[in-house]
Amino acid sequence: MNMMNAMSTKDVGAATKRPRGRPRDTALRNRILATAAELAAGEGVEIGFDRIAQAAGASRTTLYRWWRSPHELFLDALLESARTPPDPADSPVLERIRAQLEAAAVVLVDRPTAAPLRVLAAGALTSAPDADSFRTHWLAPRRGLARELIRLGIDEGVIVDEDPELLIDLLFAPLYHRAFFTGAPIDDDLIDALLARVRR
Amino acid sequence: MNMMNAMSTKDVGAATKRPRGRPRDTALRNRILATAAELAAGEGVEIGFDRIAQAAGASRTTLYRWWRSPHELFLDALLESARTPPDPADSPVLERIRAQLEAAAVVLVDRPTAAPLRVLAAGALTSAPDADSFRTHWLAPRRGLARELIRLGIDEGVIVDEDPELLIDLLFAPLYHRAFFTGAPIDDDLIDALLARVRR
Amino acid sequence: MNMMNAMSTKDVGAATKRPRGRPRDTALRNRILATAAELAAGEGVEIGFDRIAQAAGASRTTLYRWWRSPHELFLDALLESARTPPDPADSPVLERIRAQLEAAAVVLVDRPTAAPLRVLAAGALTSAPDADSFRTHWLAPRRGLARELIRLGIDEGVIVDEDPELLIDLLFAPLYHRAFFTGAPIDDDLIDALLARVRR
Amino acid sequence: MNMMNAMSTKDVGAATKRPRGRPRDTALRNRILATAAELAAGEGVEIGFDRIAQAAGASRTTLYRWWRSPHELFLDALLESARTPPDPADSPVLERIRAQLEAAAVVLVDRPTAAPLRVLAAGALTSAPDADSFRTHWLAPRRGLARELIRLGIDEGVIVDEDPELLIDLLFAPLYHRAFFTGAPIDDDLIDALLARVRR
DNA sequence: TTCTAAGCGAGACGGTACGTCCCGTCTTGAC
DNA sequence: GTCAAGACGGGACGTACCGTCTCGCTTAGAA
Repeated sequence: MNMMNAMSTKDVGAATKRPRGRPRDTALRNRILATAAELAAGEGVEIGFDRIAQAAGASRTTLYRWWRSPHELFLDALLESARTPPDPADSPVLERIRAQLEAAAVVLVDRPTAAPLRVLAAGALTSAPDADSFRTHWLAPRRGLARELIRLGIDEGVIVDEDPELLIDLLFAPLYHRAFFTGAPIDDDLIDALLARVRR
Repeated sequence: MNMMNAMSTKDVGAATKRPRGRPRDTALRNRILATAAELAAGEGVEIGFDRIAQAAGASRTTLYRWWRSPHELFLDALLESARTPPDPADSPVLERIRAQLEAAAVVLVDRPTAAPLRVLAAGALTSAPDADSFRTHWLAPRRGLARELIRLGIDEGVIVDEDPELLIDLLFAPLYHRAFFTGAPIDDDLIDALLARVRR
Repeated sequence: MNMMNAMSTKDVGAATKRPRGRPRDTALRNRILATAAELAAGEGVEIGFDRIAQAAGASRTTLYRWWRSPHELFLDALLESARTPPDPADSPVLERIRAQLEAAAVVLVDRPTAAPLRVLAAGALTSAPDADSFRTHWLAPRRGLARELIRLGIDEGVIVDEDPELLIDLLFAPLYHRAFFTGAPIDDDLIDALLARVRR
Repeated sequence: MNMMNAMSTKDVGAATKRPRGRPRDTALRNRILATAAELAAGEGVEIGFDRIAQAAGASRTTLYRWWRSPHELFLDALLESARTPPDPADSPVLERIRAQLEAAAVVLVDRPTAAPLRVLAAGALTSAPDADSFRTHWLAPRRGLARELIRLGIDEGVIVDEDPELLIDLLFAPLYHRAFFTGAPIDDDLIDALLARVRR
């Protein structure tokens, strides 16, 4: 669903003939995604297509054409903003993990990503399909990367030899918990303390 | 709000004169709370007063009389079911903390509490007032108790001397994260591993 | 229904033993009737037992005990206020008819009667049972008296010999029409003009 | 409010470009108006948007889109059905007045108009704004026409030289009174008798 | 005095309608 | 083929009354 939309005009090769009708307004699409994130940041109220459309100066019909639900739209908005973090492949493993943690902290705190993420998490808490989608498109890729790094660290002997899933939770769960529920600050001290729990 | 409702007949002394009008139907109240929890367990759809009332065989009006929002109702239902965990005051501190963790695990997993808790958490993620309420009525008391135990453990030298807030997050955040998002199992091994991170 | 309530304490003879329980609060009854009329004069909104009870400082239960519907209550209020007009039996017939017309004008215009009357008329327009009740308890007695006088006048030769029902309508309908719908003034000139149409 | 709705497609000239969105469903509009009149004829109960919508197979929302209150809707329904009576402009004045009276009689008695008219009159009796609306949109135009004819008749010397307002009431009030309250028949004899009162 | 019947206020409860808001679908015109 | 405008059915929301009910308190005559 997302892949289809992400790329729309430019394709591989030169052949790509423009389809027949009026071309899609990409500026509009970006405006919609940004507006949705902005709206979600405004907290509180339930956010539906209606409100987003109006705030983005678009027509409700257009939203329905491209996304089947606000959930999908927010997922698009989130993935758009949360560009994959730079992984310094040459650095020591622990540094690479720290980079992951810091990237997660940014995503959890910064405006354009924090808000859609909260909306998606809320959905995941009360709707089974949304929970699946949240796990598949958001959690799984990030946990996958972390798992690789942790396995690497275990092999190198710099990380304690325990269940990687447990270690991932130890590292990331406190970040989510603070961002989502307690509101406590997420800073370097915290990340240091977390890393200390997995270091051998 | 909750305290008012929790106690109904017996009060201090013999004084408590019944108020003038028709007395409140406590059986109905309990049925409503139970039904709400049951409904929330049915997952998925948004739950409103309408649905709860119908399922409980009550009138929507009655719900509005006693709770101002589904959030309040679910908070009541949760606090009703999640009776304060037995704290074995004579045991070693680490055992008492373990008891807290196990109690939390039960609440997070068992039917009558897990469902309302998820609903409340979802609300906290998208509504500032609900977030406040969730923190005040749910998180704060439990973190408070944990904080006391941790301080005790630090004094006794059985727990590492670090910021208690950090230790609380280390212990509890993974439980919430698994219950709320990943769906991974919450068992004794997990609790052992968590405790190991705070033990001196 | 009304007769039962109108007289409550005094009865025929001295025998009338007071019934067993607490006696009815007549001051309250009067206050309710007056308040209802006053409320109806406040125009506009639909008037129900709830509003009347609150305005009269009575309990809704009490209203339900004595009247089955606002319609009955307003009928009581109207009949209470619209004491039977003085009929100068010794005067010429036309003078007696004029007295009836003037009495009707007063009832249609003066506060404590006009408002309940409008409410009852409105009910009569949209509810068959209320229409019956309105005809039986309000219109019929007054038309009956007018009919007698008109027959007398016809016999005496001072009134045109036409269908009394027609003559009654000719005399009274314009009063009702002005009071109820056009809002045009009802004065002696009008009554003179009306009487002129039936005088021989 | 009515004029806007009455005309829909054809306007002056050929210009009238259709507005942008989906066009209004005029068949639905007519069905709603007819159903409302039909329902009102079923007498009795209070009629709200809910009932009308359900009976007409429309959505309540749609009714609220086009009318602000049942009063407005009934006014529309009445004015739609009560097409302006044919005025035989070449006939003698008294004949033209008789035509008006007969038209009024039809409106007051015939199904599709009598019922909405009663509802409107009931509203006028208990609500000041509804009374205004009733006078402005229903009574005023009809009385205006009658006033012209009467003035003409006075000039021609065929009608008594009295206040036209009085004469209008004399002619029409009995019709309304019988239709609304007494239920007595409205026939040619009645109209003859009424006309006799204004003829010179 | 005590008992008993009735009046009265307070307030819970189920129910219905209201007016509003949003959703998802549709039908049209313009680009 | 994309987009805006907007009608339409449907459903939930929060409120306001309605009519019934269960209470406790009061007022009185009767036992």
